[in-house]
Amino acid sequence: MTELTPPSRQQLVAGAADMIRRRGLNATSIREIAKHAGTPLGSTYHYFPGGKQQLATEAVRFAGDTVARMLDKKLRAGPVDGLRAFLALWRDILTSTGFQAGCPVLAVSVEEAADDERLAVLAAAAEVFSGWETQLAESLRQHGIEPAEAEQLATLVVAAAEGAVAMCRAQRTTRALDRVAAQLESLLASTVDR
Amino acid sequence: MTELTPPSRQQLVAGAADMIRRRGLNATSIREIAKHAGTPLGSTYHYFPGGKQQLATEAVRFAGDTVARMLDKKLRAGPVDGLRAFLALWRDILTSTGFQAGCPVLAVSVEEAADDERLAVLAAAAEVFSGWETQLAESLRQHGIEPAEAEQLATLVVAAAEGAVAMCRAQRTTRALDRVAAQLESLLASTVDR
DNA sequence: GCTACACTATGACGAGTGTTATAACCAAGA
DNA sequence: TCTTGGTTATAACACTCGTCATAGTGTAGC
Repeated sequence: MTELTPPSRQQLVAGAADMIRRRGLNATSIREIAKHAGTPLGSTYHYFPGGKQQLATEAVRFAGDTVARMLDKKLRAGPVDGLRAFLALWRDILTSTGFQAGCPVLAVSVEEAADDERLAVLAAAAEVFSGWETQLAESLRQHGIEPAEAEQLATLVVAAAEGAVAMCRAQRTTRALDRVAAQLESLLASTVDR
Repeated sequence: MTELTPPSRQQLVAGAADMIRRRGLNATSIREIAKHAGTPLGSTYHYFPGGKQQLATEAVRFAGDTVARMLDKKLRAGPVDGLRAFLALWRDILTSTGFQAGCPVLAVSVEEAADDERLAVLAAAAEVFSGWETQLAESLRQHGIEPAEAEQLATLVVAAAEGAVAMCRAQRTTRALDRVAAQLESLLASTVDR
């Protein structure tokens, strides 16, 4: 049972993630996602019977998994290398898009929720954040940091990175991210047992 | 020249800030802002001829100034007290609204921009972030921290707080904010010359 | 051949959006 | 008293939104 996914479906999810990280969830319409992916509007509801909520949820998970895979690879060289790659990833997204794109997970976390079922998107965002935190914390633990301290540091890294990305978009500079990088790197380097 | 502001105007700005921090900018309609403030829709365009963009810009500045005033007061007792008050403020907003409200400045920083003039809102958000950073950095400098280090620490505090607020909203826990608070407090305490 | 089914095409639905125009109100000043 | 100008009331504009229904297409298996 090879459950092969049609390319149109993947393009819809990837395109949705890209548009959400640029304009936010509410400003991203299904029509534009479909047009951007080259698929007809009707196909959207064929692949995603759950409508916009399902598409957004999968987009958040897709973006989260992409980052998680990169993190997993880079963390094998140690937590400081993982941190550097994590921050460099966001820096590249900012600069290569002229500060027009940020993090889709952050975007959906800040917009409307609680109304009814759009809470599924929020839940996916929560899982993505927790996943990144867990990856970083485990790497820190493997390098001699106590579990409680490792969890705190991991959360600090994710929070500071996400906040800095938003600040950079508003300020149209990578200054915030660069300052955060300097502080986090020295903080981790001074704690990790090499 | 007392330039007295009618109460309806203030209520519109404050209401807009409250709705933006809950649902984001795009999900906040002018009609709902007016209804929420008890003023007719027509008045909105009388007080804010620049339309939604002007109202949103003033809402961002209003929220920014409110926080800045509190920060200024608390920082007089030292940077660590300022940090504690800053984080406690966000924590209270999260818990008292059941994780439905966050930071309006962060919200507008993450949503659509660049299209044309909505860039004014982004500019206001950038100024608010820079203002908070400057306040914290100056307090740190006054307590014996080198200017470059103080700037980095101040940016780290703002970025980590903003990111943590978003994470808490998604995860429906104050865990992220509490972990960030523990780390930032010990980091500042270990650097500040008391 | 022909049936079955994944997919596309098209169009409509009700609702909500930002914005503008225009007429009515109603306080204070001459 | 009349007039002015800040404020409200009401309605309409052109548009986009998410969603659904329905008819049409293709191609793979029998």
